[in-house]
Amino acid sequence: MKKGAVTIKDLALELKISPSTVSRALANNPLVKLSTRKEVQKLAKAYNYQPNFTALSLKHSKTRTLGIIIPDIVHEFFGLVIRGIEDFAYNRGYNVIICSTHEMYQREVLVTKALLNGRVDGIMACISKESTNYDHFKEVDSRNIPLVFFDCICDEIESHRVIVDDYLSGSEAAKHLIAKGCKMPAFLGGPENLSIIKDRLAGFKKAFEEAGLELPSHNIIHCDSGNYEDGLEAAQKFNLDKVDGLFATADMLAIGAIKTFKAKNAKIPEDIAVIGFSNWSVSEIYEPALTTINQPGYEMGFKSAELLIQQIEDDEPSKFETHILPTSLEIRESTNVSTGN
Amino acid sequence: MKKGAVTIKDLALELKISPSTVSRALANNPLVKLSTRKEVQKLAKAYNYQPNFTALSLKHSKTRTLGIIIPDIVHEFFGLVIRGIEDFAYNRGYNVIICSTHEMYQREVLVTKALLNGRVDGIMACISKESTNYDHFKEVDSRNIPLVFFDCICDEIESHRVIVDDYLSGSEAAKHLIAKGCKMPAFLGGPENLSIIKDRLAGFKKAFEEAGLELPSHNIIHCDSGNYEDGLEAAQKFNLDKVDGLFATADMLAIGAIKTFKAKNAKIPEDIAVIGFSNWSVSEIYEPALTTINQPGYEMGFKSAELLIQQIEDDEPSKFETHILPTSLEIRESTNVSTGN
DNA sequence: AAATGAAATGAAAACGTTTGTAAAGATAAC
DNA sequence: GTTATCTTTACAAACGTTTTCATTTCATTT
Repeated sequence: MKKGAVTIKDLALELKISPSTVSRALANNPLVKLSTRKEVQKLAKAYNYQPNFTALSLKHSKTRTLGIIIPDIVHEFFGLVIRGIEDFAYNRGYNVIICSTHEMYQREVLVTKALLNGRVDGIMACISKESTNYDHFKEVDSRNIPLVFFDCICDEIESHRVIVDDYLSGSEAAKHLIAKGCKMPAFLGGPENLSIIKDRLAGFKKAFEEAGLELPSHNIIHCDSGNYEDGLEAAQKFNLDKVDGLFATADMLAIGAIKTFKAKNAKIPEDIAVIGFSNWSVSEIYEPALTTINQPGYEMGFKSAELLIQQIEDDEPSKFETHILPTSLEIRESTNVSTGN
Repeated sequence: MKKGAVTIKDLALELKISPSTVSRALANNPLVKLSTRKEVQKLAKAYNYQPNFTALSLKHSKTRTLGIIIPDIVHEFFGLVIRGIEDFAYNRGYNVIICSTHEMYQREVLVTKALLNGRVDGIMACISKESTNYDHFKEVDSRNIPLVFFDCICDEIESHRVIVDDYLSGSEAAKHLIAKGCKMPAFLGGPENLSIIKDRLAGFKKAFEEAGLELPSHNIIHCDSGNYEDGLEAAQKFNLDKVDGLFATADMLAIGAIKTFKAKNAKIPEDIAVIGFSNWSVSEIYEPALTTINQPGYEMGFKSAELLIQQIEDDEPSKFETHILPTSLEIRESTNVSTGN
């Protein structure tokens, strides 16, 4: 903040009128004489007067700022979420402050507490992989700061939630593999404790059961983070004679696995069909192009912002809503047994 | 901001002492009696008192917040920059507010002006592809708001700058291709008006000239944005009989081009060696793995934050510094004629 | 010419802090 | 028992706004 920035007082002094009149004139309040209004506005323009943001925030006890807590910023999905949030928020005159936790519980606690000092009007959060204790979010809640969870939610706290149907998505992945003739399914997932991973696995498993097929436990592998290296490594553990279809809960995980499979001379999709999750841009580019579940990041951010701002601006406490966004299967070469070009 | 958040006044009222004493007690000021201090601190803890951020900002005319203006948030390089900025800034007690311009001039003007109201202590910016008029940044400058440019800088404004040596990088790319036996170089670049693209081209061209080889103008192609689709399309325009080495100014551009080359039955790297720029994670994953110029995004953000905070906190106007970060060539399969595995 | 009412402006408090200065209380010295 | 000194606390102003309430100004009416 520049020391010498022109204030209402400066304008008042120069025009020899009171600050209150200047304030009103700038708001174009008809209480002040038209000629005075014009004069004030002219001078304000000449000096390029900008109302001081901090003073306004203090006066109104509103910062028109939203806090976003996300595990990682270098991440296509979260990038899309942020874009969605920004688009909605800016339209409603809100700014956004982003705090990344680097998937670390400690950092999550830190940034959450840092947002409790009145600098934001509300918070959107996706909990990190490490988090199992939610006291810091309960603190937010107990201070009546509006809070919306998206993607990885905290179910110990009543709040708006924006998620996808992970169970259904897992099930869809299974059905697609079954349709492609898969008899020996396998599952490669991120951290076992994460509810989104649990749900995807449950849906996947159930759909196979319903088709009279089994997902044997030796074909279920979890890994720590879900990146490319994890995929490369974890895929080593599968017995390729016992696998003809794989569902990985992240695109990079899927691609890592494919790389390993290829190195072992398995043909994709002929020997093993592979489905990823998220529909990152790399899915389209990789060879074979990856079949994947599209996860609507932009829409998720957009909707989260909408629910949060609604909660901020509504006076009566709104009934909490769990908004489920649809996923969609993007069929590409990695499962398209017939047409792989 | 929660209406009922506990304030210094509340504590003062409850303890029947004045707010000033409470304030000093919380600061552990020895002017106030030890027993009073203890008492105040105890109550503050009990009520989980948090000093109001906005009030502090107003009082001190400092927000301890930095503004970041970037073209895009769903972008690996910018993600890394932000991570670097955050890491440095948080350590120094600063928060960060991110504004993306979506590579649109109009939006850049908008967010820049929105940061002029005293909500940030300084601004870091990477100008968008569309920008050719810099009045909005001059406005920032004229208000004495500290301003640091990174990557895509504005040379009409005196300020700290953090960049890579694009000219040298282009030259390195050329030298590598020459070493690999390239005789018919080609260049595929982003927008022609961007200085970073101009410099990369100039360095690339010059190195070939110095080696007695020519970069013919029909082997220089520019495209609008530099994404995968651009690469796919633009690569169609090359006469493959006249090209045996390509330098693309973005990894996605390079990969798009490779895809097109492959579709035309050119072998990479045997027929055409390809170098990208940025070293995005996809470079490592794609097949063939892409040789590329590593662009230190994290370091760029880190250094920018350092220079900005220094400028904010230093009283005497510092001499402006142009910090040039080293790039490095990551050699992978796409140019590695002998060992492509 | 005085009274009235409407129009225009100003003074002051408030948002939650910090901080310079003044006042009160306690202790010591005379 | 008064004054001086030191410790402890309170008051008030300030940061830049908005807004309630009070006051001034001025034209109109009688």
